[in-house]
Amino acid sequence: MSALTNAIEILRCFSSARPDLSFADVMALTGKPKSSTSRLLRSLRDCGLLEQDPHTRRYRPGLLTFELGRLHRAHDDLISMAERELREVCARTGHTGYIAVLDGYEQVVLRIVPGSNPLRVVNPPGQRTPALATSNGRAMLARLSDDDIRARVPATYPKLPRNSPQNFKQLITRLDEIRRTGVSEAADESIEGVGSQGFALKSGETGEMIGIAVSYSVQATTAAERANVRRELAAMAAKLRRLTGDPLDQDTARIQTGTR
Amino acid sequence: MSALTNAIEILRCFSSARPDLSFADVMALTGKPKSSTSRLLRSLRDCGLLEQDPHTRRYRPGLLTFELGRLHRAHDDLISMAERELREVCARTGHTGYIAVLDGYEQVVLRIVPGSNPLRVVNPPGQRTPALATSNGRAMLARLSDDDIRARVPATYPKLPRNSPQNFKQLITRLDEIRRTGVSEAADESIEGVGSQGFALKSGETGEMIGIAVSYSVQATTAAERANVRRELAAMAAKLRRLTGDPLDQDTARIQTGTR
DNA sequence: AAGGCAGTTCCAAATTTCGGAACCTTGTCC
DNA sequence: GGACAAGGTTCCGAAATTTGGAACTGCCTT
Repeated sequence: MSALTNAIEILRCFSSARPDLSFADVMALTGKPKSSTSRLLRSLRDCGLLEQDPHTRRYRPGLLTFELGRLHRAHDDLISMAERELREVCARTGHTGYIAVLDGYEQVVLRIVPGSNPLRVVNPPGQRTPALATSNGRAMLARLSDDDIRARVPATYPKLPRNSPQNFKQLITRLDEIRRTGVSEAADESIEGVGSQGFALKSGETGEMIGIAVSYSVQATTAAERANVRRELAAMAAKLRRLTGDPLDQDTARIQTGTR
Repeated sequence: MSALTNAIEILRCFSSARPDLSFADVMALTGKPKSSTSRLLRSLRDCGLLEQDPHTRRYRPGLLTFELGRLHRAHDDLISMAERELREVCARTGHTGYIAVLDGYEQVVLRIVPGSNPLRVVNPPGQRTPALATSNGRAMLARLSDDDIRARVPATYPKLPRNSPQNFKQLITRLDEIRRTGVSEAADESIEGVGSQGFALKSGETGEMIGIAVSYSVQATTAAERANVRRELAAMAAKLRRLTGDPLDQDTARIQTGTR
């Protein structure tokens, strides 16, 4: 195991649920002996990847991660183009918009567009959630082959909220529905009372894929309003697919005929 | 040289001026042989610290840095308190506010508060600049001992804009002035036509230090307006020093008597 | 005074990394 | 179609680093 692997193992212990860790936390989470933890933590601190609160002595991501994080896809065409369109939809509908990328079977929020409707933002940028339990996450998964999906989902299927697919078969059924209808919807999954609709966008040039969703309160919206969101999203998807040269049709054909 | 050191050396090559790098760029910037660069770049990509544009093959900071960078903001206390106060001052004066931290002889922008006056924001969060050439950067340096400052400034004094201190002696003279008057001012340094005033804030509890500045167009402000900014900043500094238990007086005494 | 936390330091053994050279794959130019 | 460059990958023995157990330090709380 290389020094870098060990370092990453420590860095991956941090999350929004655990934004800072004590020496003992890191030891417990990595299962490494004290001396190794000590050395590694010191290296990470010295190089700026971690910093240490001088008062509580706890460790947290450092200045270097802040700097690099600001650089991440700072001028990514696909994302900024999608963000621009999403802003307009959110301004018209008043709902909250999200842009996320897929990482394994999880997604990470990249951008958020707060709506005018009062709905607490619970998923700030950087937030990591199972893609299986969100509308845009499933929309992204739906564009992968079943084999690829199987490779991403952990051997023991994760415990998800009530309304999310509870096993691999249910997931595939749900993804097939998205592939057929082109619509991905979620309600009362990750967060009680919150629903969303989303789609996946893939650049024809770079092949990178992002998931775009609009999120709203289930109680505070009518079926007509949700249908309006569906129309808005369909129009936005069509426009963005044209602009980015999304190879959707070829993809769908390949998946349906089982090629590749 | 450890694997981690090498990895960091690569990560530090990225900046807002160079948000993505090609294989050859990295080789040139680190001076490492091809095989080492290849191995390292691959490790960094595999672990998520870097990602590679599938089209251009260039490398850029990865998803992991984005996630960790968002977490870094968790260490709020001192910064959020300062940001709240700065927002009020900027709202009243219409100028742009900055909060930065010191790292070696450079500073990194953490927060920016855009003012109502039209002044293009050229220093977004994450921006790294020599602290020697900014008002809040010098204010932070002024709170260190001369020995500490000497250790931070590179052996060959960096080339700075015309109005910044041009050598170590000029720098110390300027810092002594800040120590005496408690006021740090800059004009026409990093950016032509832009001036700023700033101060340094140090938490009595944790000892962490940040630099706070208000920035304006030199041409578009009168001497009276700049005096007003000075008053606003002095009031803000006094309030924040009280709130955070800034040990300014003791520090100054220690430096002046040469203790520690 | 004892005990826990958070480290640090030591050391020989085990594992990684290092860099030069040869090889491979794509895309571009002539 | 062939040459060339960019951007890598793979190989290998020598050299450097990492590893983990154990003993030792401070500091703080009980």
